Amino acid sequence: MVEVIENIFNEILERNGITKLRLVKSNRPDLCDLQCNEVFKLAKSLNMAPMDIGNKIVKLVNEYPEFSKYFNKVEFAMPGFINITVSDYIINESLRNMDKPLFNITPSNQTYVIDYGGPNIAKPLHVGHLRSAIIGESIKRILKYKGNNVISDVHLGDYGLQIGEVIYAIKRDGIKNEDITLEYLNKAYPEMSALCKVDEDIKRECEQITKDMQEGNIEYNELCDIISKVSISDIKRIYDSLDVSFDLWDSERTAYKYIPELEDLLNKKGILYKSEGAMVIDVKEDSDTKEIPPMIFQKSNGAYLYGTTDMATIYDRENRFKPDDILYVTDDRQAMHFKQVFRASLKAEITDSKLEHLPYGTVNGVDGKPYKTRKGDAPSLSDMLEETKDGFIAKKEENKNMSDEDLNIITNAIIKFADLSNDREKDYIFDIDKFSSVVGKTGPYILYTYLRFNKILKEEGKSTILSDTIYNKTDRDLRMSILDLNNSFESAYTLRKPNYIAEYLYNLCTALNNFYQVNHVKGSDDNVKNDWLYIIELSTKIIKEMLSLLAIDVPSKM
RNA sequence: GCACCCUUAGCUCAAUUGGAUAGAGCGUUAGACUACGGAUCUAAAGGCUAGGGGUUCGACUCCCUUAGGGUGCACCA
Repeated sequence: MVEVIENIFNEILERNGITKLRLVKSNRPDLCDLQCNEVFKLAKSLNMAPMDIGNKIVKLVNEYPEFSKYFNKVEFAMPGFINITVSDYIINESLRNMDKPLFNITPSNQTYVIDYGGPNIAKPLHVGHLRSAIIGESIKRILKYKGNNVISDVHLGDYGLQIGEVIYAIKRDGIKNEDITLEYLNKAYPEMSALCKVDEDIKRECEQITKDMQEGNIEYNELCDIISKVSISDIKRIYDSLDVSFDLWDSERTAYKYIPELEDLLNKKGILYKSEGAMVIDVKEDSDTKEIPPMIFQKSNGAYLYGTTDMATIYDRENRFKPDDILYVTDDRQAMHFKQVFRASLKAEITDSKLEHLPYGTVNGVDGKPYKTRKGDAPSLSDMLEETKDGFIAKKEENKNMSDEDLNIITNAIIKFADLSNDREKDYIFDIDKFSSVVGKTGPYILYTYLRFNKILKEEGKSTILSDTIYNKTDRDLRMSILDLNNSFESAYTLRKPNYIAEYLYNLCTALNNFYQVNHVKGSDDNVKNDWLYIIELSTKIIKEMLSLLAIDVPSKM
């Protein structure tokens, strides 16, 4: 809708020799629907007073022959704004245009690889893994929704020092293969992790095991296989319950076979050199405001680090998929790591793809301090899901009778909406009370609204015709609210930030509930009822599809 | 020590990327149904946008500075 009005507005301006101006949604809905803030700039470039040029534009628009078709009111406001109220016709015409697949969102057809999840197989998933999984899943769905070819990779951490540490513990404790269980890993990894921080000798041994494993030691690789198997079945179970899925279950280990080729290539290019015993790639740039350390390709003891496997993975992805863009959804603390890997990859010319790191904030406790996993005391993801579910059941007597399927859907909605409605780059407070809340700006509010209106459609039927009439203020507000979809979706898409969709959903649901309060579909005249059923159906379709982009499903009832 | 990020209502967060009167939710207080789901809606109270300077017609937004918090700074992932 904004585009249509903007085009007509600018057509009028250009015909009169005035440069194009941008229109935006009004931040004063009490005054108008759209506003133009660029009169000041224009006035400056023409060396005129904003009032003079502004009034001139307003006059020109008002003289447009088809003015009343598109506009209701266009006026100048001091000190230099142009306020536009659009016609009912253009609102309804835009709504009719939305009634098609993708709701009129412009399709795209690029190839993306998105790397998220990234669980470490030495330890179970804890709350810290929640964000990568659900933010990544949502971004993936948003990219796909627009028509892109999207390949997702969980990219397990399965061949680094953490495995060496666990293998050390297995050997030390004399654990038999069949006794390597999830419970054992839960205990062994945190213990070893802490031990290596205080005991240099043990740490060195773990490093040696890691290196030997990487170099093909059969026993260690078999143990690694077992650890993977045990761990992955648990990881899959939790991802399944979160409705998070991947096309590829590649890992650090997968990338190992490409390291020799990569190393060869780097040597040919002459960008690999020895420094302090390690093989490194220099990634400094003149414009740096701080010292960027070189990327370590190979440790001085001969082992490889995750920078190397990440590079080898890029090398592999380029050959396999020729992606336009590779996205990484990780903790923001890894920003430096990705900067190094991206620069090194660019320097080595191993890919033509754009490389994007999409960081998210740290998971904090209620006290505002970061969750630390070193003691292994961070709550596990599955415990947290259970706790949220119990919290929801306790809200209402009737909830006890809900089907398990619906309960799981709602639990997911609670957690995902709470997380995804936050700006992903900001730190995140892990607060179980907040998660259990079902009032206000929450997943259940959206689901409730959806079900409430869906029931009207079920009882009153649907409508295929929308007239040009709007009946009252809440009705108009609702229609305007629906029309924000394109803008919100594009923000979410280009910035890779699902919170724009969450925000849109919340605003749409508020508009729907406001509408509900004063308008009664049942018992209205047929022409009015048909119009309302039309916009209600459009709204519910949008809600359902936008929720699916947040990986949230709708329950049968609640 | 150096670099980057953050600080907005009691709490959790917005503010269309420099626009008009800084908005929501929670919590608090006062209200609203003989009608489609009250897990709803209406209203009130709550702000010197951490402090101080500057740029601009116009600043939460940009620049400088002070204070407080976070993160990163080569062989962990």
